[in-house]
Amino acid sequence: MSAKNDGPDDGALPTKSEQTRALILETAMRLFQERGYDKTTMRAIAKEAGVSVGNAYYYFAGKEHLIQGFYDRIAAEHQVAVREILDRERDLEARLAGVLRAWLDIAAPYHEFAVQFFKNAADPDSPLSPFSPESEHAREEAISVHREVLAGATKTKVPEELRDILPELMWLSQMGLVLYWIFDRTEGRERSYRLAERGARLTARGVALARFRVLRPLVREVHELFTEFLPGMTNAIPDPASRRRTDPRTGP
Amino acid sequence: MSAKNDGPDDGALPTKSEQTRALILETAMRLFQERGYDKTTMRAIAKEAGVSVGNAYYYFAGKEHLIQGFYDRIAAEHQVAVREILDRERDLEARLAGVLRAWLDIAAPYHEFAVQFFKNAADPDSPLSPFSPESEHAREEAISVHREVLAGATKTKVPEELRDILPELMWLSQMGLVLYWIFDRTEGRERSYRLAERGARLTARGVALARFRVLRPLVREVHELFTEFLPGMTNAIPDPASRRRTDPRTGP
DNA sequence: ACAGCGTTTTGAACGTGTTCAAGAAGGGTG
DNA sequence: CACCCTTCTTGAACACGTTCAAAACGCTGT
Repeated sequence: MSAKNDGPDDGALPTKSEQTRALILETAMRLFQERGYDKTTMRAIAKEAGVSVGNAYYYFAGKEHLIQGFYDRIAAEHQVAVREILDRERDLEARLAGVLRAWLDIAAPYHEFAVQFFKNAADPDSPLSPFSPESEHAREEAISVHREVLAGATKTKVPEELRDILPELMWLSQMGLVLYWIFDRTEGRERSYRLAERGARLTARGVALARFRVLRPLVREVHELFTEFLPGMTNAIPDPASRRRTDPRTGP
Repeated sequence: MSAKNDGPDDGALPTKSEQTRALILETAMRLFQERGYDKTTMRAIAKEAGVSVGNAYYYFAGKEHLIQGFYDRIAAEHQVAVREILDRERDLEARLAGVLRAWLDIAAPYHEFAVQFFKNAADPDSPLSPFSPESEHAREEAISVHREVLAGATKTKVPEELRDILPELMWLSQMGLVLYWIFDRTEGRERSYRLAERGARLTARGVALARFRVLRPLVREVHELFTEFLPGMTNAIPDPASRRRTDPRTGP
């Protein structure tokens, strides 16, 4: 048998390789926070972590991949924070607002890197894009939070036609909020908090109104629009050019 | 008086400085199209244009600023193409669809650079962002196209409350289409064309329905949401750190 | 112990965007 | 013409992300 180390070591103690990987990642994230993304060089990361530059590239395909750590961290913390809200609150608007507010709270310390992150998100070929196949797991988890937001809103009757598509739509509008947040320069991102509130209200009222007869065509229109066009975004190309090496770079 | 050359020479013949600037820009755009953005080096651009590297940096703040040329070109061509449609067509849906389709037609040859462009757009500090103060003029022109789309749709009664905000909203959704287009990998971007069609239909129907009583609260909600939050996006920070030199880099 | 082999680590070297001190051009003024 | 001042131009030097051939390591079977 080979000594190779790829996936996480099924619950057991971390191997040397995993330790090195983690060390590099943590050092990078610390330096990013201390000095900012641009001012943190790969050489500095390597030096501070006590490894060589080449070693960092053995574990991570490039500098940008090191910020994936922040993404994962935020996602994990959000999952936890959201639990409490969803168990307590039953009103759709309040549930949604709570989920969005929690995200803003948690992401606050990382606002500075968000720009950097978004630059990669803008590239459809980048595995860091929220639409990329590589992000499917994280995306799926985020969407199912919204599924739960909806399902647990006991007072709200969700129209049949929207039930399947709505969570994905809500996730998409959450991405919109994130975009706004990135651009938000107000003190304490208060603008973003207000947008979250109002957005939640708008969504809740929209869903409530969707039962009216006059709106049928509009609802169907929206439904068709997104069932037809969303899948296109979340299936990035399998283009032959890029895809490179394989092993330790695809972290746990 | 000084020999300084900044603004465009009020209708008269171009000065030496302007010629050099234009030469560099045109050479860059040609090479970008021949070899792609990444494979085109600043050295190559300078060599091909017969100037020094430093000279290119005298006129343009960085490599990314050279793609602004594409943006301007697309905007100009779009203005022209749209004229014909808006003069002929009177139906809101058709007008909007026409405007969007025209954009997709014109932008097609530049699809490759769009990604690069969007990466800069994602940075709120970048003057290349469609939300930046530097882009205000272009943005304002794009929005007024939508104002005309709406104003010239004789059969459609636009609700009072939406009249002011709607063009800006339509522009924003156009940005959404652009985003989709960037991610679109289908043959001939057919997916994007379909989205333009459906989006136009949805918008037209939405506007038509907005007169119904039941929708009043929702309409007001949307209205308030965007009057409150749009200005925030289009007024980027005047932060003290970045803003650098002044003269020839801010082209005509 | 040793050889074989996959995994991990190294650091020099490369390519590219960007900067900068120095100088050339151009033209107005004595 | 000689001077000065602004505008424009130069190319070497720098910094940083990234690559790669070679070496070190660690495990397994003989």
